[in-house]
Parts: sequence; structure tokens; C-alpha cells
Amino acid sequence: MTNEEKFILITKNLEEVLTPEELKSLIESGTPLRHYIGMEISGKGHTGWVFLMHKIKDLQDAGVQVQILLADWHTWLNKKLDGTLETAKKTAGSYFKEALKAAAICAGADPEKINFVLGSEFYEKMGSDYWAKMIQVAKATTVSRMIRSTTIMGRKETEISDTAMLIYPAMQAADIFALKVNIAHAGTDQRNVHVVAREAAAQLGEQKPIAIHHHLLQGLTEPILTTDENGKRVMDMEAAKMSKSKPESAVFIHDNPEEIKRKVNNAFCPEGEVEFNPILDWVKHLIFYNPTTLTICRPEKWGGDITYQNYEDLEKDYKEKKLHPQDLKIAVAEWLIAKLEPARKYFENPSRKAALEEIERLTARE
RNA sequence: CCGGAGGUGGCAGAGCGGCCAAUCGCAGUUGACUGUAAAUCAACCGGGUUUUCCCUACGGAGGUUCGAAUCCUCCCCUCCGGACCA
Repeated sequence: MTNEEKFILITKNLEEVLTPEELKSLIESGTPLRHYIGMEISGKGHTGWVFLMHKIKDLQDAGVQVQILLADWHTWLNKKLDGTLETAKKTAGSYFKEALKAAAICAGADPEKINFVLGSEFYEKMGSDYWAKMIQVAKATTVSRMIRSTTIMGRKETEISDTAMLIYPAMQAADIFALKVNIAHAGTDQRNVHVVAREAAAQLGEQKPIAIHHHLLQGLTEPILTTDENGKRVMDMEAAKMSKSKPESAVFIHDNPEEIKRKVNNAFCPEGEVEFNPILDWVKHLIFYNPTTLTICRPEKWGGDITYQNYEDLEKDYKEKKLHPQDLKIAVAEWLIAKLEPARKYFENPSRKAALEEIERLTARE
């Protein structure tokens, strides 16, 4: 694979690369590419994970060493699950890692080649060297900057109630340096902290990490739209994200076919409207992540079956109301049912099933 | 620690001795209507129950009262102000 091909594969379907030039020269330098993405141990695996794993597959194919940090300490700081480190730590190994593997399988990535790092073990091993890095990051970053970064926790700034919550972004930035990562990966919601890390890098005497950000799949419920300073309609991503507090907004990887059908059918999906339409969003980013076809089965009276070779054609028909939401939803649901099959199978295993039930119990009371 | 303001159901926020399981709103659930969803309308929306009703509830513990979310006492917690320099 040429450097150019590697670059294209690594950056494929990303929302943002900081910066493409830096990535290019990193690839050309021949330095081993070390990637990481941090995952807070909260909530169940949903279709966003499968989308993420498509990116992981790209990275694996490009010869990047992929790491996933099971961020149990961050989970504790963010008061997720039952608010204890023990539960976060336990859940990381039992449910979380397994669900990530299942999502990887669904997306065609190789779960065995993902290096899972458990935060608590890693910090223990690094000892005070880690905390020194965290403090260096904290010293390099102003308080207001750090507060602004706390949006990465999926919380509003007004929810930042204790001092520990300011440690979260500092640790996340420190993780990048401690893991000796040169490609830091996350959803676009995490960009603030990556910028903090990049700007702190010089003070730590570290190489600026390259930051790659993937799209966030829209939740299935109606998005909250606001108008920005330019009068443009924007979506509140934090509210629009799939979230466990709105169970109907997400399709989980182990949902059974009936649940998938129900959730997709109940999704917000205005006819002819492409913008801020979660179903179209999923079709574009998830289904057509790689070149494929999508067949819509519909009765003769609605136009008969039709197969789309790419997203653009489908979008065009949808916009012109030649493709009805109902027909599209059925196709999307069927696609998901098939796509997530391996995950459902994976979770038939008794111990994994028990782990799933455990996290359902834990998230229900949040 | 001192002074001030507060702690009410998932959130937000009324009530301020009986008519309060607790106004209104948001969220949520269900049904009607649409070839989907949304919007709209209706019902529900602490738990048990079809209603009567019973239980648990308005930060915690006591108390006053025929009767307390509402008054009193103590405690816990949150928010704002309080150094110095001007």
C-alpha cells in the first residue's frame, strides 16, 4: 500500500483531521502509526459503535496499531453507572470489551488485533509518571479552557458540579501522551480536548498528536434545532446523539429484530427532508460507509422494488419524494437486522448475556 | 467559620397549616389522525388498584397541632458574598 493510499484510507469518511498535512508527513516519516480512542464505560453498545468500527477497520487495513482505552477512571469521574470505580472497572472487562468486539465483528474489523487498555491497570503500571503528565497538561491549560473542554463528558457546563470533573479532560489529554499515541481518534464531540492536548504538547515536549474526528450518528428522535449567530439552523449534537436516557433514540447492537423494526419505524423522518433526518443520516454514514447497494422492497402501487447503488441517488429520490419514508425505514430496519446479526449471536453466549443483563440493570437506574 | 438565599415528583418550577400525590410547563407512555415519524387532539404520567381506597412521599431527625410540603428546634447539603490590595 502506498503512502497516498494509506492516507486516503485513514481519512476516509472523517469529519475532520487535525491536520491533514501533519498526517501526511507522519505517514511519510515511516514512524509506526499508533492510534487510540477512549471509551467511557457507560451505556450499551449501539449502531454508532458499528460505525466507529468501520473506521477501525480502515485503520487496521492501513497498518495502524489500534488501541481502545477502556476509560474506567473517566467513568468514575463522570459519575456513570453506579458512580464507583469498581463497577466501571468490572463492567469494562465484562460487558464493554465484549460489546466492542461484537461491534467490530459486525463491521468487519478484526477484534483480536485491537489492543484494549484498561485505564486503571495502565495508570497503576505507569505510576507517578502518568500523574506528572496529567499535571503538566493541567498547568498548560487555563481553567476556563478546561471548563469548556468538559463538554466532552456529554454534560452541559452547568452540570459541572465538582472539581474532579475538571480532571477528566486533563486526564484524557494526558492519556494521549502516556499511551504514546500519534493519532488520537474520537467523535466530533471530543474535539475540544484534542485541541487542548495539541496545544499542551509543546509544553510537555511532546509531538503534537494528530486528531481525527468521525461523524456522530444522529439519534432517532426528533433533533433539537437552534439558530446560530449566522442565522443558520444547527442541531444540538449533545441532545441529538444517541443516548441511553432516551432508549428509543438508539438501536443497540444486541437488539432483537422486533425492537430494531419498532425503533426504526418510530424514528423521526419527515418526507422529502434530508437535513437533520436521522434515517438519511444512518443511510449515508452507516449503510453506505463502504460502496454497497440498498434495495427497497415496496408494493407495485408505490413503485415496486428499487435498488440504489450509492447514497446520492437515494437522497435525490428522497428529496423529490419518489422514495417514501415508510419504505426506506423498512429497508433500513432489514439492513440493520442483518448487519447486527453477528452481535446478537455473540451475546447468546451465557456469560456475555449475563454481562449484558448486568449493564441493563446498571443503566436503568441512572 | 460569619452573613444572605435556598433544598418539592425525570428536569424545570408553583404551593407556604386543611380543598395537596401536590398548579403550569418540558420530557415520557398510550390512543386517534397521517402510507413512517413529526405536528395536532385525547388519556395517563409516585406505588398498589377500574373507582372508593390503601401505602410511600415535598433534604434528614424530632416537635407543635384535631390536621404540616406549609409553623418550631436541631442537623445535613447547595448557591452567593466575606482575605489583601483599592
